[in-house]
Amino acid sequence: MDKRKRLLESALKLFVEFGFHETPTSKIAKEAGIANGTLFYFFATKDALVIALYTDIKSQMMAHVAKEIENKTSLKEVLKGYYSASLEWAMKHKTKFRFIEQFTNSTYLNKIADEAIQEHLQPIYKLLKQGFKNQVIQKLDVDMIFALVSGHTFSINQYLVTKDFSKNKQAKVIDETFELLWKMLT
Amino acid sequence: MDKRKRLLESALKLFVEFGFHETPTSKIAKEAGIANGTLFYFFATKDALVIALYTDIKSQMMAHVAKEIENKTSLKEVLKGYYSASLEWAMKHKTKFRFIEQFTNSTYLNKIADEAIQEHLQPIYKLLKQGFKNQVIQKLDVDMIFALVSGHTFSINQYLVTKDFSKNKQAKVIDETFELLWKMLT
DNA sequence: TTTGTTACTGACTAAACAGTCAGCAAATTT
DNA sequence: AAATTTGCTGACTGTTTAGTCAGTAACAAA
Repeated sequence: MDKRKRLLESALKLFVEFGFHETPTSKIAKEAGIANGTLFYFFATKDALVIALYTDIKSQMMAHVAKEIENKTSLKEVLKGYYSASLEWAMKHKTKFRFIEQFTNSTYLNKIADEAIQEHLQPIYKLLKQGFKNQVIQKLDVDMIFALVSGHTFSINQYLVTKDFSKNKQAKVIDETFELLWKMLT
Repeated sequence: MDKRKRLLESALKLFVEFGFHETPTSKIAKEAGIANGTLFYFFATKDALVIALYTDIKSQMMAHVAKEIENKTSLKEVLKGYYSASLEWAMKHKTKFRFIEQFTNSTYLNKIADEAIQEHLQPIYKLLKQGFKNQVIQKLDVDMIFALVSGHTFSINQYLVTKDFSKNKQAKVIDETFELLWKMLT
């Protein structure tokens, strides 16, 4: 019913399958069963559509992660909360996550303010800094630690996507790899 | 002099700056100081040019890495050889490495046979399997370990690129992070 | 000398595409 | 009931771009 939503859904599907530039706006509208010009009624340009889709999905993901960690207290628990909530969300919304990856590795990134991208990372930075103080995390450059954490998360996601495990096995891998990460950092 | 080479160089420069689709073949030819049609004399299509550039750069990188490890013997030494040689090469050829990243995250990847992509990974797989046998590396799924190693490498590269350290500091970070990786795996 | 080949040119074309716009029907306001 | 606004349409256009092709100049082979 909601045409704006339908356009976003079709765009997501086609972008992930064919890429931004290989997906004409006409195809997006057609897939959504909506007139050509309507797309430009809702989104001024194609870029605006792409960016709207990105911020939309990103906030969905962030909402999920935030919810998962709200009741956690210890550093390890919170960090694990971040880690497993991100991976679980990514597994549950593969297409959306693939889109985020695509977007992050494209030139569109420059069109969004840096602050907007980095905004949701702030809590993790704080967490890590707190970890230094309490001497539980190795005292290395925060940016380096951060790079390691996101690299780890990213690669395990790739691994899980290719393997297509059962829910149980998935959870087991997430636990196992978090312990590896924790071992490395502490 | 060599026009084919000049086209590849111009393409590399422009692709990394603007992306594949935002770089018309006409601009590539112009940048190289070569006639429009000549590009299609050397490369049948734009895609063929992109793929040629990829395989070209990839083999340069692989040659460097192979050379660095040829005299190493112990498992740890060889793995470290791979790790640091890759990072050193990436730092020395930032544009080329950025191109590889861009390419890997694009739809072009599907156009290259999987075997060609995975071909150079074989030695690392062998290495890791050997590590299990000798009980020095944790007995986890090889694909998982492999994902962790490449994720680690990739993220430290990102870190080094953003920081722009001196050669010395760079080498230090590479050493340090390899030890972290090794600690995690063993 | 003639014939063929190779490397290269740049004007041209056909197709694709983002974005426009005049207009319409339904809902809302006056 | 009239006027205005909103949501939406789809035919159309100007531009951009990958790829073509007829031709040329230099050199070599027959």
